[in-house]
Amino acid sequence: MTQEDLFKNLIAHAKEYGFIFPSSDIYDGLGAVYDYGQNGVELKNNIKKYWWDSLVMMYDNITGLDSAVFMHPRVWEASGHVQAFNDPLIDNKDSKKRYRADVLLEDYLSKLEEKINKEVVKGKKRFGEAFDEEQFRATNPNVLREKEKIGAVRERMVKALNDNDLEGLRQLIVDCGIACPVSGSKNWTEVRKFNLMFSTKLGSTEDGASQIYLRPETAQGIFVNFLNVQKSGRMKIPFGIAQIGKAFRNEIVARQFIFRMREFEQMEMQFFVKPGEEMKWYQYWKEMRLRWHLSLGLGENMYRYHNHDKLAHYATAACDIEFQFPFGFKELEGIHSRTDFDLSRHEEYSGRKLRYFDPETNESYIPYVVETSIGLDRTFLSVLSASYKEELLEDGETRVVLRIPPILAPVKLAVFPLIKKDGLPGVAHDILKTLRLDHHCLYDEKDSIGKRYRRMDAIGTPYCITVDHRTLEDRTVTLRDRDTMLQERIPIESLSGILDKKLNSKYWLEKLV
RNA sequence: GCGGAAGUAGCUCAGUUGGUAGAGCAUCAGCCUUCCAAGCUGAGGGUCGCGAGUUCGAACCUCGUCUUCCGCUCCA
Repeated sequence: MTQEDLFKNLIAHAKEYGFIFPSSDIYDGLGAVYDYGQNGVELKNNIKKYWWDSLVMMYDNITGLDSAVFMHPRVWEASGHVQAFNDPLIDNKDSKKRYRADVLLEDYLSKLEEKINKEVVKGKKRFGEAFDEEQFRATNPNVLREKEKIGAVRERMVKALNDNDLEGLRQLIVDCGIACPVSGSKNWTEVRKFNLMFSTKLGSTEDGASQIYLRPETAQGIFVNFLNVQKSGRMKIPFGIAQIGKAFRNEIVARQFIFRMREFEQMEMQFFVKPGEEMKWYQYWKEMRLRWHLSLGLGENMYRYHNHDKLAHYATAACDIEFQFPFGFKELEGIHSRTDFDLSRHEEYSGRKLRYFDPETNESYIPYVVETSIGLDRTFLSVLSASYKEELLEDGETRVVLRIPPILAPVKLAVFPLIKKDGLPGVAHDILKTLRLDHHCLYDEKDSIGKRYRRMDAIGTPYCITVDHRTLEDRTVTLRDRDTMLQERIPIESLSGILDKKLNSKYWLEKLV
């Protein structure tokens, strides 16, 4: 079976067993929006809790936050999203490829730069040791001609971008004779803008309302609360603020199931450090975050780092932790050294000082930030896709099993009476009554015992407890393991202790600091 | 947003040259059952994606429309 088929089966399985439904299913769905079903919400909550606990609970100097989706419009000017999320896009009609108009122009400009460099190299060859590069650049007519061209194009480009002059951008592309790298044709569409931020109106009357955005990332909620948390929590640098929350992006193309959605959830931790120490902490979190992923036990070969060569203008270092999804290695989490870019910008735009006073050195400074930002829905998909197995058993039968890490499994335990008479259901209910205080349990008495085991395999329930006739004699039950399908006989009284060891996340968390 | 394929029960699909809707699985109820999805009986469930047109009559023919899936940008 191909990876593609397997992925299709996984999507069907996710729907059939209540993990993920298309949004507004009875209205034929809504593009790239999904709902989490009865098992999906449990798995998602468990992932959140495991992430949260591994940071907020395990570190003295990491604390939580839950900021609102709506924020002051100026936040997005300061963060650069208003500018950056207004990309002018243009399509080539022949190749059907879409480009950012400004990127096309930048590429064109760097080609011109290359021409100049070639001239310089030529000059070097010609003049040998007597070559004065500076003078050559200032006097050579070929160089000057290209320089002038670059200057003129750049000036027009900047003006068009600033004036929001889309037709001017298109005209510039035409005038420069830029051709599509794929089709080689100059057959361009209009330039259009796609603002990736969703906007809405705050205020109930049309005229008095102001335009606000649904946040495109959760990080800014942390930055604008930096001082609130630091002061009220008496936090000392270095310290971190963790947050889980929804973010929204009006993606042009959103596909690959829940990998890229228009409404998605992020788990972010912004770690504030002393300037100069950012690389140390960047390395630390890079390593610790991978360790967190590995602790789930989905397989070491499923993860890899991807270091960014091209850095955003504010970043000094950036890498991704990628996961091997059914459609290839893709980003799961990003770790970025963001310098003081965000806090400085908010100082500038808000007019408030966002400084930390260091009591040891009596200095005040804007902290640097190391960010870890993980996609919750992507983590969900990583767990689901790595867990999904279609197995061929020894007896020739097949079973579909979700080998979800037990601490993340939506249902931890199922309790079955072997048959639904002779008082077995009553005993099963008694066991259920105690165990459900600690774990999410299910009870089932319908159909044959084998069928019930398979139903639990299909939603990834790690353990099943079965009450049989022997239970009535010696108060023991069988504990069946999802992965090995083996059973042990256990006294009812020992169940709680044994299951706690297998299912309590504290045994995983202690390995993570 | 553009190009290609498909829409019939919860799922997988039948449905003859146009004649008023079917199977298996699943679900539910009852019976039977001593441990790995397959026993028996019965029940519920479909405006055939939606809207027009042709026709005495459309799941089937024609047109439109919507949705989903596959290829092209971005990135958590």
